[in-house]
Amino acid sequence: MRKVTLQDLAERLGVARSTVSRALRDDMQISAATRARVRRLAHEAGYHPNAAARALTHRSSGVIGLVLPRSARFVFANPYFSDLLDGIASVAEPAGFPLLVSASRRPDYARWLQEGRVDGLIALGSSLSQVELELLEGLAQAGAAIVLIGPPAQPTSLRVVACDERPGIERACEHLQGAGHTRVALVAGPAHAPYARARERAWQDAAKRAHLTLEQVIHGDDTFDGGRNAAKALLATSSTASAWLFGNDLMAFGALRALDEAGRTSPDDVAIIGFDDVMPAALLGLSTIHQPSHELGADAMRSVAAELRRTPHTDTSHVTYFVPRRTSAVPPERASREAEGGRIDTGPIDPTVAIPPVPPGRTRRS
Amino acid sequence: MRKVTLQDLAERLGVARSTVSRALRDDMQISAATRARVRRLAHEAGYHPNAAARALTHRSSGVIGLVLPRSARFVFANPYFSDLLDGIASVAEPAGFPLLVSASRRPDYARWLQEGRVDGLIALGSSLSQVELELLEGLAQAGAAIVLIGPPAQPTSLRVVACDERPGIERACEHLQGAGHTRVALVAGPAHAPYARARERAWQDAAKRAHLTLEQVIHGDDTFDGGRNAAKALLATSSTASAWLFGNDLMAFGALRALDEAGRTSPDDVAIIGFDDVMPAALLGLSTIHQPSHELGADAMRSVAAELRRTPHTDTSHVTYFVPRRTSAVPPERASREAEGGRIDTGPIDPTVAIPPVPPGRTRRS
DNA sequence: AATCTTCGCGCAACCGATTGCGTAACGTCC
DNA sequence: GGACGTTACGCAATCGGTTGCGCGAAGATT
Repeated sequence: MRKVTLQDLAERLGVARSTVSRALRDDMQISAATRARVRRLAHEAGYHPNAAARALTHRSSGVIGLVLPRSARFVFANPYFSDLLDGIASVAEPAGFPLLVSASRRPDYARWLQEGRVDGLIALGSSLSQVELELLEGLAQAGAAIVLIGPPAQPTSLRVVACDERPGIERACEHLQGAGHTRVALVAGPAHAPYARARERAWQDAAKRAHLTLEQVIHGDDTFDGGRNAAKALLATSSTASAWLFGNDLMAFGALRALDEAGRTSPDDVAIIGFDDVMPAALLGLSTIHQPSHELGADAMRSVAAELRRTPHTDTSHVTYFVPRRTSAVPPERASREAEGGRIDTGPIDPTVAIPPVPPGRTRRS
Repeated sequence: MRKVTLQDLAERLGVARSTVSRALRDDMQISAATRARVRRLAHEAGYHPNAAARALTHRSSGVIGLVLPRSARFVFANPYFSDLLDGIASVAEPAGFPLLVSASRRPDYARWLQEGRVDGLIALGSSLSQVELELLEGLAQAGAAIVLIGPPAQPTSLRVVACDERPGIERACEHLQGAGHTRVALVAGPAHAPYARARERAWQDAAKRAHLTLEQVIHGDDTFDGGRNAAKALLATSSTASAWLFGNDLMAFGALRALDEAGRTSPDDVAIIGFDDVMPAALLGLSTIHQPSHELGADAMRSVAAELRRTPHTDTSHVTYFVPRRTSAVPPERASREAEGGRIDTGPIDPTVAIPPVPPGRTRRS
């Protein structure tokens, strides 16, 4: 594809390259007349400055890298990421920053920075291994603009855009208390994942503050089946908890399935509260905790942009909020059902199906 | 960030820039000894070739642009896109093609090509307006490697990676017929959208081939509420159709809601089949048609890569397949319920597991 | 021993845009 | 009319890599 260059324009106008360059970039050292001539020709010839050449002289590409963990398939299964990405794009686009995305396990982003392909990076803190984190810290010290979304496993010198999970979790627990619940169970995320531990602690603290007795804690693996198995276990042990709290929505979905399979429903038999507010949550009526993912993404991008143009940037704080839906509503039928003598099928579930041999997830070395 | 350049290496070794360059790129005009020396220094000095400089001389960036319609939020709500992106990335990454993504309504991608920021483009055919399509065709003729996923509204000279929707739709209709259905209704997408028309026709043809009487066709707007309203209309007109077919899953979800609100359920009262197999479909047990999105994405990326390196590339054909789930299962209770006059809680079988989908293999026209 | 090949490497010209500096043309003021 | 300032533009170096060409030296050929 033969592209129009400054040289071409210069020759056709009988002026120097530099003149054309300056005319196009509003340099006031150029007379209004020539500027107009240059602009007209540039426009009709379809001139577009070559990005590589610009990057070469400016020593920067104007591109921001986006580091997603694992495969895109995994990432986008969770709308949290979609909103995040949307928030990032909503700031990046008007600001003129193209986004280079890496959905690989290999740290391509390091090469991208070293090759000058990108000027900055947005990464998800919770998905970084320690070596990756240190790699990024090194690159940041070398001058790259790097921002993390969500805290990494270790404390870091990198800028982090995060969100306080506690408010949403506290509202949820208060809500349960108000609805008359007293005993709850928690299905937390993987015990070895720092972000999951933090969330688990938040649930525990909030439950205590709302005078809810946390009867049992199960560690799931953040998957649908993990939640399903956890729910089966809860049913099998005939837990007395009237509400189940989850580390994420996906596990809550699994629990809903398990309930359905056992002939139970939420909120009639047990209240359920998830975390993330992924898209199906609304469809299934799952009560959950919502993160302002869009804002988080936008803020991260603003932060990177500010760092690149050496503009001051003040962090804004973000909080979660509780989204009450059907699964935490006080079941209106409960009273009447108990009065009538209700359904009979409260008997034990077939143990071969109901009791998983081993708790799901890598519960190695409890 | 002061970066190591060829010049730096050359000076420290007392050789010319060109020598270093050739040594690093396996030019056999360089003795094994110097090559080794150069390589060692390059490695320990942490040399990384500057992407912009390379792009400048090569007149190509080695980057592929990914054009997503509307906002990322919208796009990734549909796992179809996630899988697509995953498929693209799965080919792009090993091939060394970074991806520049555009999730904007504005055709930034045109500038990207003109500025030499990207060498090729992958776009979603169905989301392109006519002017955008023509713009892309012009750019392709100017030498850009452009591939569309899914057919655009108008016939085009661009390369298109598409998928035959009919097989999946035909299997679905056969499935309904086998389950004893004879009268069906169709809630199609917008009448003005070409892709929706094509899908509508496919449903009609398949229904006829399966000897299903297509009793009614409603045009929805591809939204949840659109499907809900369509279902209300069907209920209100006391349609005799025992199965409802939908242009997409979202509308089918709306219909499920409408049924629920009317005190009906699927498949007990009516069978429901969607299209797309978006993520909540599995959770809600919605029978639907699945596209091999991962393969489509991978194929599109392969095609772009082949075009860039002027390698021959043969298109492979892709087909949809039917995913039977609960909403199209013959209600097991129906007979017994009618016989005993009451509900027997046999617990719903998970049809996703119980009825394996048609193997998604290359069922290329036997 | 003289000539012809290779081989190994340096020189310099690119790629396309930016920018410091120099300078011709013009007008101004004494 | 000469010194001076301003305006408008050209020259050339630069960013970092790539590549055609040339040249000296070593080895092969006769």
